[in-house]
Amino acid sequence: MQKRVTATDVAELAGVSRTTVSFVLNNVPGMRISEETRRKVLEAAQQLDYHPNISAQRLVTGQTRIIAYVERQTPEQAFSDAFLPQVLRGVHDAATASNYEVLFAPVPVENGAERCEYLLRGGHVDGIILSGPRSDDLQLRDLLERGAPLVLQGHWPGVATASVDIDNREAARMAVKHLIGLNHRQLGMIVHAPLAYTAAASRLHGYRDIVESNGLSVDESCIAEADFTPESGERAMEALLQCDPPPTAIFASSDTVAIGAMREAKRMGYRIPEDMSFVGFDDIPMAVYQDPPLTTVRLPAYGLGWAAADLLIRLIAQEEVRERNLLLESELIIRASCGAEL
Amino acid sequence: MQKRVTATDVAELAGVSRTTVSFVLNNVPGMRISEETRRKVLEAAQQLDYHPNISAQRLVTGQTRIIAYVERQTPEQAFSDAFLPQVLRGVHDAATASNYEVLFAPVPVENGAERCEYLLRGGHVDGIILSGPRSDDLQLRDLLERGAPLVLQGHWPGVATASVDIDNREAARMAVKHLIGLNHRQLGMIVHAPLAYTAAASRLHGYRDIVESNGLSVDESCIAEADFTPESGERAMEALLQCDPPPTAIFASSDTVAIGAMREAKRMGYRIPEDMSFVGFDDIPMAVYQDPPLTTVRLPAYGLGWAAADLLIRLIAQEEVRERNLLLESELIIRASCGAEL
DNA sequence: CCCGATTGCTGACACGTGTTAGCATTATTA
DNA sequence: TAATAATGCTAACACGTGTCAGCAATCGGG
Repeated sequence: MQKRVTATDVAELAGVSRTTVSFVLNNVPGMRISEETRRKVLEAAQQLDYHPNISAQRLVTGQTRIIAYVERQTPEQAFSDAFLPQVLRGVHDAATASNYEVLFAPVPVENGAERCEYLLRGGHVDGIILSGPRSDDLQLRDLLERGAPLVLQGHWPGVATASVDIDNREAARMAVKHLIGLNHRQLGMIVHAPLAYTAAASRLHGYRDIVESNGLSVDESCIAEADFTPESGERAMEALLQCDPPPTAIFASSDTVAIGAMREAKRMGYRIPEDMSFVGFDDIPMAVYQDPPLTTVRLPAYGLGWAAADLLIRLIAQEEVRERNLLLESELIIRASCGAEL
Repeated sequence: MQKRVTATDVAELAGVSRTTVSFVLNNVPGMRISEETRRKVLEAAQQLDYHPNISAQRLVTGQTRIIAYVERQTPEQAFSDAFLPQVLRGVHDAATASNYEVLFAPVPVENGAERCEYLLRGGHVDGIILSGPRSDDLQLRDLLERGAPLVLQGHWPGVATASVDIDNREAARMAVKHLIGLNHRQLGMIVHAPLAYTAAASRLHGYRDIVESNGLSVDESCIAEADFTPESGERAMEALLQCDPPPTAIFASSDTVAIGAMREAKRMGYRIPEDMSFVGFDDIPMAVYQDPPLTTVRLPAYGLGWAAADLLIRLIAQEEVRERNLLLESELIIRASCGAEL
């Protein structure tokens, strides 16, 4: 490993001062540099294959130009997170566009705040995108209220922090409207997670909105709760089949859960979509490869990542941000699982 | 945003020199510090909530304690990479265990080497894990030959670089043996990617090994090539069904492709596993939710990430590493798609 | 009582960069 | 011609830390 090439080396080769090298390479505005000198510096830098030392730059500017993507999930949840690649890619692309880099920082659920504190205070990163928040963390609340540059991926009612999410309630309405439009009147819902998860609660709200606005009454026994996994979807489906009469259409608020539910329904002899229709939520890559392919709400995963990073970077730059709580559009993807004309 | 707390502040509060603070907080061996002083320093640090500035540490030590995970794939490939969460988690956990952090750096396929060069020379990171290599990149070869701290996730014949992979050939053998053991004699294979991808070539080798060692001849028309996607799997299956007689068992060297192939076989009226058996490769999360669930070779995704990071960190530390080319164990996961007793 | 060893601590330099204030030199104006 | 302005460049400080060489005070032994 040869010695590092520093700006001083470039300066010597070009026959100018190190200051001049800095001015030329950073295109500092207002500094008058002759074309001749500029050329010499650039040539010297190229010849020596000079790369400025980023740690030194960070030390002196006080900015790291790194943002952290902090994922706050259990390993099991994380492993089956089909969206991470897309979200992360969105984060990265937005970051790169503003000359930022991305630190990947999953964190044990219990000490998320400590880790964020460490990253920010130690000067590891300029800001944080926090995914998978749970609203019961006081330490984290502290951090937010002290004005840490932080964007939530998701939504956290009652805490005034920047966030990026989809309109879960409206998206759920869209899904349920589709079922109603296909003349289903006996509806059931499988909520994909405990209602402490705000996304789950919102999607249930959307379901109620549409059922009620169509003059139908919400049968509470036709609402079952799952717990993220396909297995929990199977059990939830089992419960729904006890309803009398059983629902003819199911809205499951995540595809993963929907897939479990479909398996159970098939096992019990129901044909899909002839006897029972299904709409999921997320549009995970495997949704289209179900038998039958699953109608679902597409989550703009890449866009969520992109928007979160973009918003965070604006906050870091102290830009005046008009809307600190973004809601992205989602889209109903109609497939064969509810028998609509394609 | 209040002023940064520096080691000097801690020193003043504790009534000692900054040097002493450094010695205490870093537990520098050989430095005799009285218990009294040590206590005062630790208290002061705690009271001020001191976090050392990592950029300054990096500048002076010349180490960043960051490794980059460089993903060199097209966005389409990356989006459907069901393993990224697990691999990345493995990388992160191993990194954290050695007090390293992880930079996520996907990179356009065409200028991977430039980006690696930038990351290393600019002092962004101490080393790189490179995933998704293609063997036709000369620039990258240069980088490797100059001894850059780099671990390949995968295998690159003819280039002496550190790497972590599974034994693709042996894993494929395992899969095909299973089919032979179920008394199949008419075998077909769908290679999941062009043979320029070394993993694809190795898996095909494994297939040939077992077919031949069982005294069967490899019918070249019963080998079809796909291109990563399920659609390409459908087309490949279409081709295999032209064989006379058609195969009774298919080894598809990725689950994604296998799923497409199964769909096509079902469409043509074949029952699985009664009329035709399938074995995939990867054990993606959706494999178990196929109808029927797919028998496949499980890739130790987390372990690959972990091992890659661990190896890289040893290389960075100039440790004497016995084996620079690791092969991890994979495992045959038997499900219903080939009719074996469960 | 003196000398060397040990203990506990500190001063000063180095890391590589951004940036401000200012210094020659040349061009422009009165 | 002298005063002023513009041009092109540089010296010097700052960022916050790790660490080496060395200094004062205390201790132990003869």
